Amino acid sequence: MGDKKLASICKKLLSRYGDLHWWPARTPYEVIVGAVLTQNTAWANVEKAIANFGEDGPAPEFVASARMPKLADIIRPAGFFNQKAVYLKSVTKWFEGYDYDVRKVKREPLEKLRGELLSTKGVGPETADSILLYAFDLPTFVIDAYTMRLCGRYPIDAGKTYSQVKAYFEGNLPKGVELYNNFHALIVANAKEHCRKKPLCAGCPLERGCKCCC
DNA sequence: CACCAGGAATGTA
DNA sequence: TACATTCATGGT
Repeated sequence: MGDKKLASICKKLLSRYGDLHWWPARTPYEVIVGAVLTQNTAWANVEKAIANFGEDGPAPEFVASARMPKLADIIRPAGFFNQKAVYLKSVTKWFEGYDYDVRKVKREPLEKLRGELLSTKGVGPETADSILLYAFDLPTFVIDAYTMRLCGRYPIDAGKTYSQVKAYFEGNLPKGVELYNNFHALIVANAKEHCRKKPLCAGCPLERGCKCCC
């Protein structure tokens, strides 16, 4: 753990936002659905799409048996609905291999599951890691656009590709589901508050080095 | 009206 | 390996 920058940033974010213990979903399967639907899509639109599944949220049995046009129509607000309908079918097929049983999934090694998810249509590295970490509580660090942006702004040269940045984070932080879960959540929370067109500096937890508002 | 949001697949060189 | 294009709704 040669570099303590990450721990420092995490600490600052933690003092501002607290322990988030994250992912806005009620069930593991809803995490899976949300992870797919949020691909390059604003979360507010994902919420609308998820609401369209009804009071109890999306169920794997429903997605597996729904007709494609019907499924696409339900998730329409999330955008890319034709693609994502296919993606939901495929990731649900993967889950079906475990009888939609979270406990059965968790019996397998993380790397094996990650490999399976990555070979699933519509599941790339970020979606795979989001599912593993937030649906199944497995210790893999999620890298997203916000994380890359944070590295660029601080700055931290964690690498250029997904796997490089992921390796940097995992190599410079103590391994653990709780930390991985919360840190990524904090990065997202901070990004939503400070980035883009919100000129704000007073409460920026990153203090100096944050080029989004400092 | 232009830009973009918690990506991934596909095609080209 | 390194980019470019496509997919699409809804908020700012």
